[in-house]
Amino acid sequence: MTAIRVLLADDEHLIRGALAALLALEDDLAVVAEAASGPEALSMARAHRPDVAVLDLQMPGGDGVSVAEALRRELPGCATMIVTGHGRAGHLKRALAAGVRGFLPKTVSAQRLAEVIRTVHGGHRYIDPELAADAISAGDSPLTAREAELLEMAEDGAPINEIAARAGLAAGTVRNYLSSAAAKLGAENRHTAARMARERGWL
Amino acid sequence: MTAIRVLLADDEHLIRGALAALLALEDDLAVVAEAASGPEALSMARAHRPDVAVLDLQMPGGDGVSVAEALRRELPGCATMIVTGHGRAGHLKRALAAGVRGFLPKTVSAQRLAEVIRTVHGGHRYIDPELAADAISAGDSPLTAREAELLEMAEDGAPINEIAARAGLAAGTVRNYLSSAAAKLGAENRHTAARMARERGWL
DNA sequence: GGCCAGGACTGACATTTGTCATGTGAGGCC
DNA sequence: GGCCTCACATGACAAATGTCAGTCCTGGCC
Repeated sequence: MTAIRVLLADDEHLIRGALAALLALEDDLAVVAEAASGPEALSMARAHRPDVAVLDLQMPGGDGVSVAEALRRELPGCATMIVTGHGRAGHLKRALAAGVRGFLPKTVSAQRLAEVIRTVHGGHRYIDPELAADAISAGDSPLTAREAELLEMAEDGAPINEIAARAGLAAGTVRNYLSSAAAKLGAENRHTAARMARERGWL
Repeated sequence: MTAIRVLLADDEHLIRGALAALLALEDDLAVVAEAASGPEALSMARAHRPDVAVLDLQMPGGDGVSVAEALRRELPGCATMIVTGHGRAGHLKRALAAGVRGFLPKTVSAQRLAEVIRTVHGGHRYIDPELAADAISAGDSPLTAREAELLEMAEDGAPINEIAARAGLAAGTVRNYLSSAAAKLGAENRHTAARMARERGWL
């Protein structure tokens, strides 16, 4: 049997190199390409046509999920999985919609990572149980499209007038959307609301 | 010559295990203990008395710098170094004050990590040049003690009245400190000011 | 001592933000 | 068609926030 060809994408060289070393110990896995950014991951994938792409969620130049989306279109034969740091359960739903078949926190062991690579390569899916529980308990976003859009603009602390101008709306309207969003999230004001929505992956 | 005894503390098993594997390849380095949290790092250090402690900045139960502080008191013979994910140059000054001798981003290679472990074990210091540049360009905090204190309370979006109550000050006073802090940082309001100050390690 | 710089602190005033009542139009349902 | 629900949109009003002018105290300096 020929080894599973793996692409590793993570901007932290230290982790990526170490991971490659660990996976090399498994004789049915072969790391054929490494990348430190979203675009690089894509071009490496085109060049080396891996069986499985292991993507970090946070990378310069586009996050893991958008890379997964692009890969799904360009290389349908390549299975994708996301490995992520703390928390980020909010991205799970988006990731699954993008065709990602594995979703793991970085707190798992290398052993488990190798197992999951085999699992997704076999056509199955594996979602870390704790992340899955988080995502389910967070539930679906109660925000309407407009609310989410304006909340996103409010995220960096811009005053209402600027948001209104950028969105082409009356200031009062913007206030109301943000107020309504805050109410839905149980937040005191738009700033905390924006943080909460971001945490839960609703932005 | 006997190998340098290393303690690894990082809550991401995947990374920690992989790092241990890579460092094991260097025959003058021996990973004698691993930990997944701040308190665990401390107790492992007490038990195994390593020569160098490699600490992640963000861990459950106290960050790397506070662990370094404790280690400096309890095991003065143990050199400490911080390895961190993205950005966080703001913690550099605090880390140096805590006696940390090495400060690196996770984007470096394993090669370099090993070199730096030897460097700090030899009694020297090594700060990643890019992080150093960031920290220097951010400069010293222009905030007074009160301003920083109130800004910290404002960070999670609490209304002014609550902050005033917690601090035992008049609401107007709190408003002015926050306003003054925001002016110093060039921020539009206290929320953005709090974020900026946090990013630069001034809180 | 007299002077100055600057941090801690306060209340009055103007602006910004959040809340409320209300209107419009699109889509599902009987 | 008539009725409902709900997202989108607005302006008036009240509450929270930011700005300003000014007092008090401390410490350095001549």
